[in-house]
Amino acid sequence: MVTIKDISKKSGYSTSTVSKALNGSSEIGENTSSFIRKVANEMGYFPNAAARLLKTNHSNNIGVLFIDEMQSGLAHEYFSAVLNSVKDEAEHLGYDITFISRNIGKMHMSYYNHCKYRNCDGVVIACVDFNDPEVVELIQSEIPTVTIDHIFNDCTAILSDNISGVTDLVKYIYDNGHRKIAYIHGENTSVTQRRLSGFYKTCKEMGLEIPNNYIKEARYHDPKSSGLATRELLQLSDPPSCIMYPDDFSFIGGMNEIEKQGLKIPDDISVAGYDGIYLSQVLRPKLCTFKQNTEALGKEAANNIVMAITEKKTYIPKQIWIEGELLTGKSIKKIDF
Amino acid sequence: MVTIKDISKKSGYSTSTVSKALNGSSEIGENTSSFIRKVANEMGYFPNAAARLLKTNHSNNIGVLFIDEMQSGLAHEYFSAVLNSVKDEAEHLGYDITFISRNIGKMHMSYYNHCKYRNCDGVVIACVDFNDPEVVELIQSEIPTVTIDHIFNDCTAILSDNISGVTDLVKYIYDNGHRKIAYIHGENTSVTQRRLSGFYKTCKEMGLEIPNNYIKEARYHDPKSSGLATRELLQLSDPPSCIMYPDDFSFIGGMNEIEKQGLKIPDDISVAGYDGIYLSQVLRPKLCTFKQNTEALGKEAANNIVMAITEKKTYIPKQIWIEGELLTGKSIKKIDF
DNA sequence: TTGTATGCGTTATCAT
DNA sequence: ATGATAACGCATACAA
Repeated sequence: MVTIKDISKKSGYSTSTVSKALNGSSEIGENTSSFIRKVANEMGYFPNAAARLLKTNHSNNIGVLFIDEMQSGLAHEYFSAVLNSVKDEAEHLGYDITFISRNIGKMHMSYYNHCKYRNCDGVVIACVDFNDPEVVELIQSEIPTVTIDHIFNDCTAILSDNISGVTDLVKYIYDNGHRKIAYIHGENTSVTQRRLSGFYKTCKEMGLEIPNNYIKEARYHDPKSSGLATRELLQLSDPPSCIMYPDDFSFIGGMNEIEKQGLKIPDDISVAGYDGIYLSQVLRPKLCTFKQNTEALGKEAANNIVMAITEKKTYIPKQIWIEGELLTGKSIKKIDF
Repeated sequence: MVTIKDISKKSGYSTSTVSKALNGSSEIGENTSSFIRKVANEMGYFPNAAARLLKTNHSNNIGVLFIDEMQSGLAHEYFSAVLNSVKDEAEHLGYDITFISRNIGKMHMSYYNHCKYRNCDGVVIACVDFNDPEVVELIQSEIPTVTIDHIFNDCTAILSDNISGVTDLVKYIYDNGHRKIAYIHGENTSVTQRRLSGFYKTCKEMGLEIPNNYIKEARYHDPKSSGLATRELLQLSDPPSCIMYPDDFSFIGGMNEIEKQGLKIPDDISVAGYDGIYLSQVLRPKLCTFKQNTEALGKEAANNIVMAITEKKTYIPKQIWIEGELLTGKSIKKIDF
């Protein structure tokens, strides 16, 4: 490994001069500076992040908490897309990404301790049980944190605009003449609550009274439970003309059930998903859904965690709502009323 | 931050004794040792990975190269599943995962230099252009590497058994009475070549002569191109009774095309995918496919890179074939012949 | 403008 | 069994 010392020997300058030159210090003369850089290049020098960190206390490393509980996490296209965007933007800003977990090796390590151990400058938290005491510990620590899709006090949150999403969907469905709209929603989380509120509020604005048996709880990313809920809805004496699903992937369960009953989308029943994953747009008919802007979500998360790190004194936590986009698809039938 | 020095002061022992005690050295007496550990615990001590690395030259950090070119990488369920497994196993062994890229910050950095910069003990390489000179540079470097789904000389490779996969599929399809089997394969890679060879070989063994126009090239993970190929196959004067797809996801394109033509799976046409992603088993009918064992792939990769790291002298590069599993599904019709 | 000296937190060597 | 000291590679305060 070629170190600053080697360059010092070869170039004849002291290690501190070399260090300064390599870091672009204005103290060093232009000639010396470029000469040293040339030598460093020739020798194939690269700084050692660990040694630098030890001095500067900056690791240029961002931790990410993307826990994979029951098929969520990396298996979930929404989250893997967000992660990918976080990674790209962070790298662009000169930061690397390290996964944070507990249980590193044999010993248990809290999320916070893992971050300290790896000297993470900051952490991006998503797709995790936000009530977990160890998550709370991390968020309340001195380490800058940014959360995705969940609001904590004194912590920047990047949020997909779930209310607008559901509102846009309901309005579009309403505008196509539907009055009997059912909603299969995911398990109880803050995201679900916002979506449900948005659903009820928009329905009320449209003058729609949604019967209780049109509202079903299923689980996110779980076609089975959504399939079950779909069956129940279709068996009602007065079934809905349109069903909204927790997410695009869950809709697959509904799709199977609908086909099983010999019904056709959208002629016999209209459907809408949520997320706008790739799959939703390769299905035929294309699924009506609300595309969350995963790229913007990840990018904002990365940008803000870096700002929180570099401007620690002046940075003020904020909430950033990321707008999505209605993809109308072809799964909503225009009906007369 | 509480350091070894703080513990030294509080406990009254020297820093070296503390260090040894904390690392479970046999030099230290049992009483002293447990006392020091107790103090360390009380003070909430955690070692600093960077400082330790500086001395030991072990980062306990594994780099991963999972490049995201055109929807592959993290967006690809197969690779994200493998990555997840690598991560879990590596963490279990006491290693963290860091993404390796070029272009960290403004400056270009080769994969190799990025690894050096972050002091990666080893690297797992997957889903990447294996012909890229910078990938080759990394593999030929002194840093231990393990590749997934590609063989390099002197480098351990973890390989999904593509020949068995295709063989099992063809045999199953043949056993169900199909004689007119078409194969839409992915773009030309070593994986594709193996699959194609397996296809031809098995067909020959079964005594099948496959006409050239039954073989179509599409792209992996791209429903559109597979849809196109499907249309061409269906328009043949003597169309196949079964179509094999590059992967489960691409099959969606075929599915749409088949439905568009008013045909029904499996009654009118049989189909098979590859990968065995979650989606394939929630579709109705369930897709006949070959499930690659992503968990085993990732686990073996992690295990082997750690072995290559810890037993650098004696470790011998090898090729490990991971068996998959035929998921028969319901998309292959049993026909008489 | 350049060089000297020091220390970041840890481990390793060698002495006691 | 325990401790003093040096060293890992780098950046910086301070001296020249």
